[in-house]
Amino acid sequence: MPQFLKDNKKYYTPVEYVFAKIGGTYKMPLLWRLKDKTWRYSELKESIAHLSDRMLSKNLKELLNDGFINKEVIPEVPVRTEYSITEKGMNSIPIISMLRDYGFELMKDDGIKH
Amino acid sequence: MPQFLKDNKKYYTPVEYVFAKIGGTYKMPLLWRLKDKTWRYSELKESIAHLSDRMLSKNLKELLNDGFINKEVIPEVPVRTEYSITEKGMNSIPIISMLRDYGFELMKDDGIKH
DNA sequence: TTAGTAACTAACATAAATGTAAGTATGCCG
DNA sequence: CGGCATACTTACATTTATGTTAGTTACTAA
Repeated sequence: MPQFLKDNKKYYTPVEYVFAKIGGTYKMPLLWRLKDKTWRYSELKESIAHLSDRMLSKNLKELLNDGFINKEVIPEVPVRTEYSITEKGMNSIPIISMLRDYGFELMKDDGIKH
Repeated sequence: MPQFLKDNKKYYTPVEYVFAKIGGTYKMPLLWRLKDKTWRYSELKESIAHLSDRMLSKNLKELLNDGFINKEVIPEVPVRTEYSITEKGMNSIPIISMLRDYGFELMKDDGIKH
């Protein structure tokens, strides 16, 4: 097992590292939306059910710090903020896409319609 | 967004469904080990760092109930239990493999050696 | 000067996942 | 009968993730 340190946190597998970066309830849904176009903060918020300001801004900040997305503040009145995906962020899209396809497969096995 | 129910739990995306089945700290490491050969309970326990009996038997039970693995109890003295992967379990291996590769890629970007 | 809007931030509360420690079942062997 | 070994299970504690509510900032328009 790999086992390595980053920012004082111990990781045991590369998969664990992936989830440290794009895991949790909202990061993949956010990246998935951003793959095609730029979104404003308020649009993302309306778009994802049950997503609070706290989680949205926390997740956007982390994705930004980790280089998966860009942020542009447009000084209009009131202010507008636009989020877009980076090249690094785009590299996560095939992974999310595969997880989606596999999810649909598991759902089908379990008799879940969508 | 899909949004569906299974066993009284609400899901919003197929990806979420994947993690309900093979997410958490230990399920992918377990499936990854079982892909090549049969393992006994005690071997799995020794093999994964910091894995407690509680988490090991809980995760094995869930993987078993969800059809990802098989269990065979061999009535020797003392008892021996062998876990193996099912065909359904094998279908998760390409996903885990892709996540591993992507993890190595992210680690490389961040200057982590393994 | 007050009010309104977008995009946050902080404090506190709850829920979910995992950890720890001890105990149980089965069966044989001495 | 007592003890040992494997494979668990149970009760409880702690940690981590997420939810809720109420601010805050910056700017302009009324």
